[in-house]
Amino acid sequence: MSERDETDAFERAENRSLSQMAMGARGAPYLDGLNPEQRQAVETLEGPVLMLAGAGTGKTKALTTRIVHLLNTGHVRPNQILAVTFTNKAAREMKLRVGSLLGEAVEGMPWLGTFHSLCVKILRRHAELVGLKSNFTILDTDDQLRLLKQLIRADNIDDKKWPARQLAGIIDNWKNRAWTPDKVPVGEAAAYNNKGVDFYKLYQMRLRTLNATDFGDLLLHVVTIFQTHPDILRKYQSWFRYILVDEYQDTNVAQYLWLRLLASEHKNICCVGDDDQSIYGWRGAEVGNILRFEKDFPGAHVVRLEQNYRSTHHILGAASAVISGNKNRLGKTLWTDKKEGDQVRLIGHWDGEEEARWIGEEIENFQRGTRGHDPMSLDDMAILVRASHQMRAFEDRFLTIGLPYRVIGGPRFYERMEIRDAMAYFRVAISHEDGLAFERIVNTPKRGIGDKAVQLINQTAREHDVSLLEGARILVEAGGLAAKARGALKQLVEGVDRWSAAIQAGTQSHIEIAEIILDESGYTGYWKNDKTPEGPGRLENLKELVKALEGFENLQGFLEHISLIMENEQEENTPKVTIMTLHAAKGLEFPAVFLPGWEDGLFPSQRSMDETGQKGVEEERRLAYVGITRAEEVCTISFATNRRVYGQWQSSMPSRFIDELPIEHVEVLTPPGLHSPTAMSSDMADKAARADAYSSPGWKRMQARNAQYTPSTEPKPKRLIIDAEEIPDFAIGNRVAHEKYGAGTVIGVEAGKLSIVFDGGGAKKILASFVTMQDEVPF
DNA sequence: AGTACCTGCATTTTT
DNA sequence: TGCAGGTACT
Repeated sequence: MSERDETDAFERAENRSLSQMAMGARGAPYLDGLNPEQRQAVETLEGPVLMLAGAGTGKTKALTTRIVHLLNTGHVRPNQILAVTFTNKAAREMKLRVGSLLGEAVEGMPWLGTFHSLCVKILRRHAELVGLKSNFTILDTDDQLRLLKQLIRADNIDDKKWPARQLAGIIDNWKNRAWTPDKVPVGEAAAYNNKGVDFYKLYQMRLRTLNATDFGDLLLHVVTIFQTHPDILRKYQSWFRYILVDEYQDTNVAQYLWLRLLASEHKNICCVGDDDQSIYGWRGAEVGNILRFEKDFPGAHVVRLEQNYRSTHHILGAASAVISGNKNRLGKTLWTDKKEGDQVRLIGHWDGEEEARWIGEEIENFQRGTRGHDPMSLDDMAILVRASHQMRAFEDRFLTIGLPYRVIGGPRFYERMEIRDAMAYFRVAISHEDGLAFERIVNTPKRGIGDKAVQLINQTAREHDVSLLEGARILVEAGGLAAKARGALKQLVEGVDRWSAAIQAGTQSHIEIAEIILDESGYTGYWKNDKTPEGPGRLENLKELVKALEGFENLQGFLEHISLIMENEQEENTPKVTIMTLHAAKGLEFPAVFLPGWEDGLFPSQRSMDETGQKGVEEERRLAYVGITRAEEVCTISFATNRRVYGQWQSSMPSRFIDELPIEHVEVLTPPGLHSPTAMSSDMADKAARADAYSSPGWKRMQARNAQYTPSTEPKPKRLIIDAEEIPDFAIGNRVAHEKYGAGTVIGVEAGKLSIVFDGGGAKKILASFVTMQDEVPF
């Protein structure tokens, strides 16, 4: 501890409350490792606190220490703290760190979890208030979509023209804003061909009949209960004496209301977040929540964590400069006492494949330690892309050079077909109302119950106003259906009865019951007989599923777990480069980070800009900020002039965010083959070999489209010149030559970029460094 | 029921 | 380009 810190600590001690002093007497070694701001965030226990934690400033440390401090000072018991995160991963980590800080086994914190898991817990206790039974099932996105599709088709609407996905998006959006069907504002009436609200109502009714909720409902139902039952709200308000919220900038309106309702009495709420890392606006997150905190909670203590422990000076400088381009920020000035380190490296490439090849080589260089750094493990390096289709180029390249990689963000365990099938069996056994699950398994494995039979079951169920399972039972007893289908259905219904009875009886373990269900239903047998290459893997997954049951009390607990949790990660021992999206990278850090594809249209994404304009650009800029701040030692940004998108070649300008990188923090690297004459010629030979790709019809169309494109007249800010080499001054009318497109005439000039009409047809905007001046027309 | 062909489409994603 | 979803045929 420095002398100044000691003085600070001494001065603080004089202002301490009695309880704090008593605590001090007992000692609080966990406070020692905190900087003054973190310490303030930890020690300001009463009243609203906003902890503005910049990237890499130790917010998890502060948050977990705060919990420990609450417990250690005797302010509260572990089960009276409400600590909310967005992901299960974050919740797990927090639990782990609180435990290790306490150093002793303390009873777990039952109310530390995700918004969704906490809401499930609350909702199970009061389900009847929103027309559900407490054993309700939670539908995932797929079930939700199938249900909506049914409703749409039942209404004779062309689901091609009006896709279920769109409706699902609209409804999700409304739920994110805490709008129940009766509260959807009139301004939204036009949604989904004027039928959005009607379908929303219908959908909610269907969910109730199915005794089911979707993810949005979990929040919305609890908010509704809190709003309509003050007595219940009061109980929770007084029970949760202290509230902590992680990633507050990601909260949507429903989550915000939920928190505000719970905190409105004692206002002991501590929200942690970073407005600069708000990147989920497109799924309902409201940056406004964090920007408004001080208004929502007057007298709030705002603590800024600005000392960054992650990145070197240049990386931080570059990130700060980029994010400063956003308006509407609370504003933070990150600093570090780390060494200067490497500048952010910037490099332009001819096309996406070359970019991938170069990054592959760089990774090998870092691995060998030939880049002025100690040798790095592949685990220390990551490639962060804007959109997942960018990953392909890297996978292709890494496969050919045999570089081990891992892609984060593939399909989740519980999204796999066999897992969902198995879970549907469990769901039917637990909740007979779960018609979606029943429909899923009724002919899985194939038992000769086709579309016709399912229709008949549906019809019967509707006539008698009962669940599908009961409808099936009636149909069987009435002797409907072809004999074969009837027999199979009878067997299934009896099976379900038997399984539920076994669950009720409780004489067998839920694991045994699960095995019985999968066995008697013929589901495991079905995969055993499967001859496709996936068969064995699916059986393996089913085994894993059953094994996973061991960690749970009963099947219902397990179902809840699996529907709320992604069970994705399996630790592997061989070091691998990580490839993932920028979104998935939030919260992570790597010694070396590659940020490819910084081209306007790709990043910032055209779609984002088209749909939300300036707001969209700002969110993209925050994404850029998140990307740069993932890097500890080396950050390499790159772009490609040409890229194949959906099979079409497309050329684009470097990202506008590149212009925003301050020159003093950037080192511009030279693309291979652009300077040395020998390399140049071999590179050109390579290009020539691939030139036929450019004579495709798609390419011609692309050129034609580009010809119609009018360049923006908006003045561009200072542009970083990519190539330090002397670039001749081009003027309109100049004749130029380009490696690939051949000869052309300059028709427009703006900061480093030229609009050129090529003799071979087509016009393009091209970086001046990629063309050479022709003194004379060569032919 | 299984397949072969066609069409349309294509950010970011947790729960 | 490559996929998912649907249709039409065997």
